[in-house]
Amino acid sequence: METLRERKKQRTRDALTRAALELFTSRGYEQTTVDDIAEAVDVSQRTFFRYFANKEEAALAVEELTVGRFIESVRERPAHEAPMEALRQAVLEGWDTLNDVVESVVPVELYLRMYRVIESTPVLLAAHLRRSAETEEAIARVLAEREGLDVETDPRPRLTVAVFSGVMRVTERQWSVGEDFSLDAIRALTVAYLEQVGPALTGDWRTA
Amino acid sequence: METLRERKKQRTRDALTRAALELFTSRGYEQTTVDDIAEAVDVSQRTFFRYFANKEEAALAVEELTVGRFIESVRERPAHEAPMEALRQAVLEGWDTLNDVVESVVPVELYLRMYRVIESTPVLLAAHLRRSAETEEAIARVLAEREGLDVETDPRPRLTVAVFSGVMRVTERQWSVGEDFSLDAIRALTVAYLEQVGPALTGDWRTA
DNA sequence: AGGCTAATGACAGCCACTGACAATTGACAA
DNA sequence: TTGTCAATTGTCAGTGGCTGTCATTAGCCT
Repeated sequence: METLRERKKQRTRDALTRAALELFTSRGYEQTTVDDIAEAVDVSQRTFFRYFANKEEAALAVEELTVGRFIESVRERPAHEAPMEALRQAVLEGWDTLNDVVESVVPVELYLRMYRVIESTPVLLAAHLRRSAETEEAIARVLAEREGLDVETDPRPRLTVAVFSGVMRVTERQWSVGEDFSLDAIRALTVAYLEQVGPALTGDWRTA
Repeated sequence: METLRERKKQRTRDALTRAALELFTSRGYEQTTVDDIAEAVDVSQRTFFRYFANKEEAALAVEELTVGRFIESVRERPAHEAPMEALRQAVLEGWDTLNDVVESVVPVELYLRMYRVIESTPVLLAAHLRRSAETEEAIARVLAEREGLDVETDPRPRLTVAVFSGVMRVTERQWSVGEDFSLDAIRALTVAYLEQVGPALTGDWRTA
């Protein structure tokens, strides 16, 4: 972020992101055109597409930040933690530090509202899920490295991440449709649901 | 399928599906325009969009059939099977009966090739994942009903399905990038990966 | 046979996205 | 400081996905 040029670019990008989220959350994703966003920031439509490959990317830009942090977070977990435990700690840490990561670009509250829009807009949800799949792959590689395994031959890293991500998806969804839209709420859900996985898998739900 | 009208409609739809898969698998999804598909079947573009809400839907039309069968399959599993076991059996049954379900519309081989295209085309993968999410929800409800639970209050149905689907995703992916493109191959992978879930979760990968 | 309704085709138009080129503006050395 | 170079932006034209509308066609049913 040295030169004036770079700072200017960053400002434009942030402004576009903010304008996009503002419009998406107030008016809806489909009801917002790229021209609307560009106009709000007073740049040409073409410029928007120089910053974002497509409309979705603007919608998911903030999330991208948090995902990046999450991957780093897993990589930095102490080596003695078992894979699942490392993932769990990294996510919880993620919720705790969300504020710092996000607030530099948009108000956290706006980001949280955007989450709801993503969950309820089919094309955004689709894009979100695909990115999650990419994240899973990245995490699987990190786990494999931690444990000294080859991700191509040993399925356990990918399986573990897939299971973990499955649980997180359910958590996100539940949170997004719930009343309590706070970070505390999602933190609590995360802990609760991860604890339930074991019991849920062991089958006999009627006696438990 | 009584009247001529209905039969004609079905034939048009199947023809569109077949033409779409043919073009997608040979030329690529992005390189195929809706006009190309419509022209191949000799109908107007407008008619294409009367049969499919969008281009993706044509690409995923065959899969839709198999998913529908799968959900039914779970519903019909004997009540004494534990949730995970019921899911497992339903999937395996799905692979076994794939031929009958698919062949009425397109050659199975074409469908299997299409699978590869889906996995390697970002926007198709995204659409596929979103539909999978919908399927998960449907399955969760079936499980909840089987076990006499309320899907809104008890997280276990959704969690179980999420875990199961996570494993199936890894399976599909692995299969789609592998050499052996047969149904036997994916069947074997399914069994192997499901067996690995338990061990993968229990943590200590270094001594196992 | 003839009226009714569903299915189709033909436009026209919106919006997401891209390539190409010209104009502007910051970077940096002379 | 200024001149040159490179990066950023705007404009314009075009493609392709998708939708609404309305006239036309074609199966249905008495």
